[in-house]
Amino acid sequence: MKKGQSTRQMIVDTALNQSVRLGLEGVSLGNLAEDVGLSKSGLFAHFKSKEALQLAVLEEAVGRYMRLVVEPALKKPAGLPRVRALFENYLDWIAGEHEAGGCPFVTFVQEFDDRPGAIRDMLAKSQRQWRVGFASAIGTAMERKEIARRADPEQVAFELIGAALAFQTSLRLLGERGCRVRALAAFDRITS
Amino acid sequence: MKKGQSTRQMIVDTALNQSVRLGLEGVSLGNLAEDVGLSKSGLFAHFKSKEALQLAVLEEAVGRYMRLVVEPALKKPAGLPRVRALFENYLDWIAGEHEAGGCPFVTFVQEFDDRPGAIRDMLAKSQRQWRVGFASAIGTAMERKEIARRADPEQVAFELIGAALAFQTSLRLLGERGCRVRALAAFDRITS
DNA sequence: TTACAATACGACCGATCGTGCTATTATTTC
DNA sequence: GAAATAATAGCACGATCGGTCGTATTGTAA
Repeated sequence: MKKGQSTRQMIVDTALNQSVRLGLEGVSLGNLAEDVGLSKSGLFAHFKSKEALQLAVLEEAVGRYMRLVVEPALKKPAGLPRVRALFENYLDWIAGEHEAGGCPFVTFVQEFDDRPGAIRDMLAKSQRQWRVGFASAIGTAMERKEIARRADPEQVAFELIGAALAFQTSLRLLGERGCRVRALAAFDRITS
Repeated sequence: MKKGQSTRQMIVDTALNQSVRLGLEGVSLGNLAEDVGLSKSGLFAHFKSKEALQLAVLEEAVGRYMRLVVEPALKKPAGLPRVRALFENYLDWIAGEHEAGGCPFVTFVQEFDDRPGAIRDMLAKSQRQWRVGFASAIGTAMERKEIARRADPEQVAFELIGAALAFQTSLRLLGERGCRVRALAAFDRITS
């Protein structure tokens, strides 16, 4: 009862690490099996289909995101400090200080935003949840007058997410060293 | 001398349209050949390798971008109107009012930002050129005091590109109707 | 220790991948 | 028009794809 769960976890972990680089479709069962140290059929037995594996990978990514980005920020005081922690943790997540390879969601969204199906649905759902939660934290900061700006929280969330996305491209494609400073400057301007 | 060029162009056009949805790697020669109405080997003869085809596709994307986004904006007066035109044309390009499927560069960047090679190099080069040109237009608007804000043009370009990227996700994955208004609101705030 | 279920393996399927080689057409040039 | 050249089709290749099946091995509970 125990062995199966742990190897399954190892498979999903490895698959997520590969997915960040190759995309969800780019991960092949054969290559993944070799990486994990299993036979292809032995690996496949844990999932009834490749899509099921992809969904498990996506779920694992959400879990990691919660652990590394959201939960640490929830330990900060509500209001602007928490918003700032969410943003900075997100930058760290993108920069891959915890794991290597950038933000899996950005990769997956580009891959599946025009492919209807279970993965796109789960992706959209998790993105919506994240945006709602993020906007909620921003709303709290606004109620406390820690964000002087007059705008709805969703607009602020929209702009902050944009700054993070620009950060990702600048960092991972262009390799610009100053892009973290740019992202933080954008944060200050957006939340003031 | 003429026939080859025109069929080659048709191949690249079709390949670009497919690439926006499936990614550059996702386009298969067999499927593409069927779509164009050629045999697989007949199509392949135009390019010595798949990578050469991908590079041609990327070049075509740059050409379309110049035609649909940059050149129309250059007809506007220099300064803020031109910056605004660049931004709005970029939103249109993402929304796919001209062609269907979103911004190919965003897709390609996610696909190749961690895969060293000719494609990544060309992608980075074109992105740098675009950012430099965009920042230059912004700089002109600043010199004319049409952008009151005190910041370097690259910072403003960084934030505007971020707004456009957030627009892309909101539109194509989440299907939010109000995201164009959000992007334009971000533009006004960033350029003031 | 035995018995049963969970787990993993190897071989294999049809399909498709990118890529050559060889004819056979179209097209261009003289 | 013929000769030369470019363009396309047919076919096959080794590799790999996701997926299936029967069997062996292993872990677990009695």
